[in-house]
Amino acid sequence: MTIRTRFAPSPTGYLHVGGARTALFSWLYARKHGGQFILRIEDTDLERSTEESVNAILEGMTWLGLEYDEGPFYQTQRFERYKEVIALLIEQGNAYRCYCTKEQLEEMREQQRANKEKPRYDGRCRHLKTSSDTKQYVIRFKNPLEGTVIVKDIVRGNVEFQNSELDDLVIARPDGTPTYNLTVVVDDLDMGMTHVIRGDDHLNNSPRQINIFKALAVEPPIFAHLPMILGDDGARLSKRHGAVSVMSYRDEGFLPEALLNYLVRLGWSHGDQEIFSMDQMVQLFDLINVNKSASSFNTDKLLWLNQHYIKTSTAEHVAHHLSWHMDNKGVDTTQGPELVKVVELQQERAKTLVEMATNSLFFYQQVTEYNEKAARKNLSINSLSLLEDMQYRLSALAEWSAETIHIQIKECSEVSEVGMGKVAQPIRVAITGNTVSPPLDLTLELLGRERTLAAITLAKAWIKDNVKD
RNA sequence: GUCCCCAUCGUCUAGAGGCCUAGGACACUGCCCUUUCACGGCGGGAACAGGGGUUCGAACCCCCUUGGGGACACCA
Repeated sequence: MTIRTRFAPSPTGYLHVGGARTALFSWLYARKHGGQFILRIEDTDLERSTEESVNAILEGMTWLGLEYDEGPFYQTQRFERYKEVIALLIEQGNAYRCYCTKEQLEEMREQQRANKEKPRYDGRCRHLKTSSDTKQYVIRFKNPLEGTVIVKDIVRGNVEFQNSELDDLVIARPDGTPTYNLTVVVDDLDMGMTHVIRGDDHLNNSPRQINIFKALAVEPPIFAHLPMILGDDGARLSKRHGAVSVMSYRDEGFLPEALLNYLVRLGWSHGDQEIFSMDQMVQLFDLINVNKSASSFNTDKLLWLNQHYIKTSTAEHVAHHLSWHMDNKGVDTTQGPELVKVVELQQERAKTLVEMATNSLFFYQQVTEYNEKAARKNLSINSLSLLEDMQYRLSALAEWSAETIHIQIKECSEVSEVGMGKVAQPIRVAITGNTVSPPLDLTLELLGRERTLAAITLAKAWIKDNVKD
């Protein structure tokens, strides 16, 4: 049997991390077994589905690199098929017209709640003898009244529901459009899904869907309900409560592989291993060892993973992603050192690409002002002579290289009888405007002599203008 | 309220009756390295929700309590 899984979001918002993990697990399971992964857009709610959401979801999937083998399929393009199935169910006696108004239903639920019962449809139209074409009606599925339904779930084990707890759900609206529980069943059936991998919040829908599968006389797929992802604060992270868009992680400087690695460890583990390449994930992942309990999203750990991938990926790979951020900041990286060279110097000192971009700006733009604290401490009268000495030394250098620059810093500090830091920091402030940069010798080598000397000249002028002795 | 699910350090987790005086990772923290920021190295504190069983023996099995989550739409 070829494994077939799907990711079936409804386009009512962006792709958030919960959805992304569901997609990842489905994708992994299919890839691991050499099966197919399908993308299906569940857009039957015409009111709330939007094209922007569809695009946002597709963009997110692409950024994450979760490529699908079939689709995207749109449920709005399959209405004829759903109508066919609805007609069949009616014909079989497994579905019926319900003429209840929304007001009537609300009143009924109110009553049930008052009686401390679970609000559900009481089946009052189930045995209606007469039918009317002039009155508005919906179609309801005739759920079995007795017995139990067992959801076979790889993560949860067998979960048992009493049919008496379920009610007759609406499968078609007054305008004839189908609703979720019907379309899912029809699509999972038609599209040959072997495994339905989805969020925990759907566990209660499964027995209803299984009953529809049974009514259609087909074997339901195997289920795997994934635990929820909670927010940093332990509160819920869902479509309505602060779910964070996958694309916002790109904007904040995360690498897709870091997010994916983080997500795969949320609810799943392989011994003590924390780092997984995509190949390893595909090889090692299995639904059997997915956890049952919900987990909280922890940005600190994501940051750590991001830093890890920034550190260990090739400079070319990082530069590719970094250039997007540099462009985003309006920096022209063709005017200055090669971006790959910059990445090589910054790789070990950035948790995010945004941080790296910010700290690399000085390679492409002369700083226009100095950080106040940094200047007060390092651009003093005392440093003026050191800057002058270094400027002379650097301009006299026969060969411009990290090694020769390093020797000059060292000699300058020895001659002046001060620590290396006293010599290096003023120059660092001069070129970066702040106290942070890669090793100064390497930084100056990459920055070039001309720009280094120009920056020192500006710093000297600044001291003369701003510092009183 | 009713039904369903869950329960190991602050967080992600290992653990499938004796290997556990509970392991790893993130975060926090002490020291070392160091021209800044980082990286790195070596340490530290930190958990089996509570109560009953079962068993020679329970973090692991059963029950109850408590706590958390989900569902209860003509949304998906």
